[in-house]
Amino acid sequence: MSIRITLPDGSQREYHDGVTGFEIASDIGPRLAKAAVAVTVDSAMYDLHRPIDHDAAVSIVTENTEAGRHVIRHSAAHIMAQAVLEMFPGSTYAIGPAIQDGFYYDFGVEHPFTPEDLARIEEKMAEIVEADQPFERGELPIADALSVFADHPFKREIIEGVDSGEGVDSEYVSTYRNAEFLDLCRGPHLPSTGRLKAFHLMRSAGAYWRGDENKPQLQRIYGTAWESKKALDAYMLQLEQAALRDHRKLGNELDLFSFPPELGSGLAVWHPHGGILRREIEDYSRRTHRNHGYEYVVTPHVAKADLWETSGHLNYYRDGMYPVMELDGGEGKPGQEYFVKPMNCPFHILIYRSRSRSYRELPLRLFELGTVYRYERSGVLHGLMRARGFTQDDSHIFTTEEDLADELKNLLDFVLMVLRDFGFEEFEADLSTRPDKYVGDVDLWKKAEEYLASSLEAADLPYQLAPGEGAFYGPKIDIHIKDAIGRRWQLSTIQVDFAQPENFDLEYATSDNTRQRPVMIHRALLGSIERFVGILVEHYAGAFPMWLAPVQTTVIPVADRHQDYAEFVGAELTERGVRVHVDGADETVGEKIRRAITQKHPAVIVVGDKDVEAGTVGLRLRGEDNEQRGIVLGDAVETLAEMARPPR
RNA sequence: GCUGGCGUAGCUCAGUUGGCCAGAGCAGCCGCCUUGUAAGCGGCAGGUCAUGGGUUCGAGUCCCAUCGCCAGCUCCA
Repeated sequence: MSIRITLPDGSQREYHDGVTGFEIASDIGPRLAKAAVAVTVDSAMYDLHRPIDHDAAVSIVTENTEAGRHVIRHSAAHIMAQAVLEMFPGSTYAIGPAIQDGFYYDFGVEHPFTPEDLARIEEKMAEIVEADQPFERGELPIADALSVFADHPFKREIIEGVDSGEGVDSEYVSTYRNAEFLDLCRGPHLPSTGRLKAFHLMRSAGAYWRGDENKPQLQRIYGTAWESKKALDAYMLQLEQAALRDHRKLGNELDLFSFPPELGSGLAVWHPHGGILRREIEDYSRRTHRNHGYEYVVTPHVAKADLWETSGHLNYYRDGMYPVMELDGGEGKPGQEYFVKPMNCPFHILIYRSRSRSYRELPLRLFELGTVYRYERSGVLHGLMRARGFTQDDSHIFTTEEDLADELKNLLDFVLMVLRDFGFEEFEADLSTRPDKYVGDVDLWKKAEEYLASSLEAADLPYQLAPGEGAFYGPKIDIHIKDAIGRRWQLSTIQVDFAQPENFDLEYATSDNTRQRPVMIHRALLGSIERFVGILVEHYAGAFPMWLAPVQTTVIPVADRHQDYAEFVGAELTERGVRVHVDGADETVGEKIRRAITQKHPAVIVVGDKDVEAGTVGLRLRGEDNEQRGIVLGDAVETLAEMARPPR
């Protein structure tokens, strides 16, 4: 009896019933067979040596593909668990999936792993690889599985929770065995442990069972595994290079900002160069908002408890706020409670409500660079990316329900324009819908979700649905950008809010003089300016586009006698709005050029005898290997002034 | 917040199993050099070894606590 196998190129071949992926691969070619790690049979993944018993579309999964690496990493996780269980008697194991770039496995162990343990585990893994043990697939009835894993409560919990994706269906569980080690697993796996060619254990850390902080904390070991030593080395090199972009490191080296411990965690101070960068971003933000129909407002940093009561923040968000301040109390008289603001919206709402509003004023767009404080849990702080004090380019738009769809569409166009101006090219969106904990009417939520979805479609922005991820007061769109080394960052957020207008009883007069409730949109384009600077630093590795660079041009006199001319060149550039540093230090030209380059200044001008005489400069632009000499001063100034101009 | 790791000069780091003076490079300051495209030369100064307790004849080194940082988990209105 034979079966018909369809290959990815559409060709069909006849094989005997029970043919394996390996046999098919070998039949196609020895190199394919060598690179094969698994096989897809219709929509399922099979081990290379698992018999195929029906007509199917088959494709060979090779080791140098993401799917292939997934198999490699999953097998590496098993081998690691095997090593750990053998080396640490009495320990138990939970789950160990392949993840982006690697794998992990969670263990219940008596003592957390030390870095030395990781090195020893890695050695043990190398022995298992050396032994080249075959991975063997098996199936167990649920009841048998429960007794096989009697000593492993986490495995039992997985078995009891059918459909967990860990190789469990309603009656049987699939298992994999190599040597003495048995694990619950859906597979597929490498044919044998010897096929694991390159791996490295990265770190260990605590991780809650099932990701729930109320459940026991397990010890997780992260590792990475690749199809070859070369691929592993390339990955490690990539990690090193990413570390060189770290905004905390560059922020220090470029003297942009710091986090003095004296201030408290998560609170940054901006040094002069960082201040320029921020200022440039903020000026751009004010300018573009003004040109897009926004009105600039300013609000204070604290407000009475009543306000936060009305807005719902004290109810829904108190844990994220700095604790209460009590003022004007004493002598038995109760004080007035104040809170530092975690958001700007209630203030903007009060501006809206400061007088009666007409439909003629809508949409009313109030914009502020509003500084907020959030009491982030200490473990989540991360440089500028996650700080406790930060400034949002925040706006609240009050609109009629009829205008909402148009407003959202315009808003998306605006967002994308801004992000492109800062040098980002690739965008994706998430549409987050109603969470469990929410305020407002379900029908209104649904309507808002529809508006957001249609605005995304109108803007032609690819998006994914994030069910239940919305804010407590409304659904939202988050826009993610892709940076220079391919990482995704969430930047912009657009949130529809049907609740706050209700809470604050907002209204406007319609054309037939009835009262209507406006709809509110919260939105931030750059999000937090702090975080945005962090992302820019990492995106550009500190080499900012010229309009953002704190120092745009360094002017270097060759010798002391050229100092006056250097100052003159500097003044000409300053006159044209270029930020210039004339480096008159008592050092060699080479040293000063080196400093300008390591500080990532976009342009370096060197002036000597010939330049003084001819009214020229030597110009070296960042990224160019060789300088140009003898450029007429006026031309150089013109070129640099043009390069330094903001995008709009 | 939880688990683990780390904290020596402004920065990057050395400091053997606890044992006389805590060291280097860069940055800083003072001189010399007057320089043409990625580090010229010499000198000086700079640290109560995160902080507070403890063990010890003796602590940068060992123990405890606190603060801060790093990685991960949880969280991010």
